[in-house]
Amino acid sequence: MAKGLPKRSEDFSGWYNELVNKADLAEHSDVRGCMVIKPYGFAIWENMKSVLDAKFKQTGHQNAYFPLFIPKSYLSKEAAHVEGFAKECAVVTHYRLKTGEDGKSVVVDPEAKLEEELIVRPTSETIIWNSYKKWIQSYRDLPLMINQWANVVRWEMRTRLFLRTAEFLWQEGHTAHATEQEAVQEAEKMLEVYADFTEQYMAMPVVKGWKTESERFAGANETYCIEALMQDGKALQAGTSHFLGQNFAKAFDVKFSDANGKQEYVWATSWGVSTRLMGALILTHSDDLGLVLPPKLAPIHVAIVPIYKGEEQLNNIRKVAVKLQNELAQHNIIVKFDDDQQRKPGWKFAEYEMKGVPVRVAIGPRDMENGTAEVARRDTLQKESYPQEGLADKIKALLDEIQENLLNKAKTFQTENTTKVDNWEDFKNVLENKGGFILAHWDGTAETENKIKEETKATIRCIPYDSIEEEGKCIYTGKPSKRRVLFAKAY
RNA sequence: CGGGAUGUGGCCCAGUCCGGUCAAGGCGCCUGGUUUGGGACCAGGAGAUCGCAGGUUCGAAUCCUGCCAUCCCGACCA
Repeated sequence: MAKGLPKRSEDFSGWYNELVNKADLAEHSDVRGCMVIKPYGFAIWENMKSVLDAKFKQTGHQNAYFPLFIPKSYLSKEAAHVEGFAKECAVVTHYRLKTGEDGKSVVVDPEAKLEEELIVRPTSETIIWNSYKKWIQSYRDLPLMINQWANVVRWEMRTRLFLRTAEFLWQEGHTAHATEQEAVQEAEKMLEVYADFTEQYMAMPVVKGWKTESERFAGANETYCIEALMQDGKALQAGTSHFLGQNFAKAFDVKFSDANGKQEYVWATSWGVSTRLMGALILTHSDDLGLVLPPKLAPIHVAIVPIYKGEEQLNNIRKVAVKLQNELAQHNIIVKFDDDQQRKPGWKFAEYEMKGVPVRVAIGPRDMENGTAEVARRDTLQKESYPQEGLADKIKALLDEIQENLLNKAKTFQTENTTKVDNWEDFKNVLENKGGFILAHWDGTAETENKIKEETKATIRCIPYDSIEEEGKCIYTGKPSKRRVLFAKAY
């Protein structure tokens, strides 16, 4: 049994916090709302990052880097944009410290006040578009497709490790196009990239859709999003892609000459996913014993635990383990052979379960006599003995099976926890007693959306791509509606 | 920012009401030995300005004031 990990059924958020801590993923820093991502957690993020980075490059994007600081005046050039972010900006006002009057402390030097305050980027549209103005003159400069891996700061009032931190790591793509159609296609394409990543790598199914007007990104004409359902029945926005129209082009005066020499404003997109995906990964698969990782993102795929009496037995087991390790290495399967002498096998079993290592192999004297090994899978906790001969192939297949099983399990969960609802009573009932996604009709007004939010805390997560046209009545006002939208309580 | 709770070696925490050899215990860590098929055992050892800053007092982990942080519930959250 796990030591000290609260049960999900009793204290879900306590479980989450302890898991992040005990699986060695991250911890709180001394700075409010900011986290230290520890090596094991960062290794998972690096795996996510490298897969995404490759996908961005395959779809024609290049990486670049823009400054952390944004002049205050830039932020206010796009009205809706500044409105959306103003309340959560960190501001740099001075550039120097000096020794305080007591001779020990340091104080801000009042002489060193900046002429114009700098904003620590909450997102980089403004500073990037300021550069794009210089980079784009002709239709030959388009499309301009750039991605940046960076940290951003949003001064949130209440934070949770990975799910909402004041500083977080992310990537932000920023593209410029000659035509509206091309920009819309780009925004849609990148959402597909995200959805493909979450399903194929994170084993996390998502609902793709459009945000309602009131949930849109500040400065966007359209926000596309992927929404995932967590184990506790709450929704998590896992990624967004925005069609920005000509809003930033106009704000930063970015025009190009088309083939006929006519001046036009360029069309824009931006899109991003963040370390919040780490939270999504944890909340989707993990259990009361600890983290459960999909093999495609796990830093360690296989942990080998030797069980032995004395050096001689250990050395014999080591030979088998190293051979297996080498065979698996040829398939890029990362193996940890844990021959730590201080820890007993039971401790190691629990440890690798806590850390979500997909496959554990135990080899002891009994196995050495029989030429077998005990293989345990993290997802189902099943244990089975296999011959050492051909074990590498067995494990390789098992890892694929685990990846697939995790996705299927999550899909089943999502399906079972997506409820169609046709009236207000049922809506409140399902929300209260079952949770999850709710598909219901809505009259399309921000007013109704807001009232539902106030009364139930549920928000419209998105208007799903795949919701079919049908005649219906808004569950709140009874007014006619053409399609169902996706409601849920959200993180 | 409002309501509630908490803050004591790396971690979990006793002690705070009623000020005076109280800084206790468990986990972890270090050394040595015995162990190893589901979180081992014995012996020895190191480690604490009791969240921070003031104040009251002969004396403060304990009382008072302010601040900071964390957790839960709200507000907020492309």
